[in-house]
Amino acid sequence: MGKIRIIYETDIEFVQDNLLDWYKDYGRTFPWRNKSATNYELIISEVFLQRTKAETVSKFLPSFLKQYPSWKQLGEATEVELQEIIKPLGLYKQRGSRLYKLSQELKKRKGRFPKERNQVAEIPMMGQYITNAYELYVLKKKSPLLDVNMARLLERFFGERKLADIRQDPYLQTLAYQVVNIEKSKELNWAILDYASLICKKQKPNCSNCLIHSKCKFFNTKTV
DNA sequence: AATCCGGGGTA
DNA sequence: TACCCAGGATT
Repeated sequence: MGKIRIIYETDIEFVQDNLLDWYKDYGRTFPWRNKSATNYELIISEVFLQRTKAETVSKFLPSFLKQYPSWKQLGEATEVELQEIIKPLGLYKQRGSRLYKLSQELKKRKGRFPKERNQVAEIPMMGQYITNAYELYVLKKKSPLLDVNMARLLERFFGERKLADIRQDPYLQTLAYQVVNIEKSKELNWAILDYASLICKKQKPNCSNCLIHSKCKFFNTKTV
């Protein structure tokens, strides 16, 4: 018998309200959060953000976009060129090859993405996370940016996942969709990522100054 | 389900 | 020096 975990709607609203409020004052600003960001810029940013600090990507992105402003220019780049230019970000051989495959696919598609999630997910480099981001940003749907940050915050507050892989864990997936299922879904997604990165950190989380520790499972079961 | 990829920042 | 970073593909 697996333990049944009950998630209270009031607890979800507690998290939503407090983090959205916090975000107004302390949310981070990034190029890809700009209103003017194109779909191209959004997708490229997500590719760079994989296993890479947001601040690092933020600094790197402008020069890349200057060199490759759109899918059209990116489609002219060779695989090795892409590997070389993204070297400072790391994961450059694999990620460069995958970015190249993505660029060639969008060259074929004349820079246009399909509207259906299932078809988007067939495009190389469009895994679960980036497809969620595409839904959130482009299709304006209430999809979670369920990365290691959001997973850590949700797990500490509500309880740990059952499976090792975030992407395979039904509890975490369901919970994430529940939490961001509000009108200001995009802002809340960003709020959660920022809060997890700045307060609910991996190492030495700042629990004493946390706005939601009163109902946090991790905080309230810590042995002092 | 496990493993690989990686340079750069941080403690 | 060890650890971590807005995952995806392959085995």
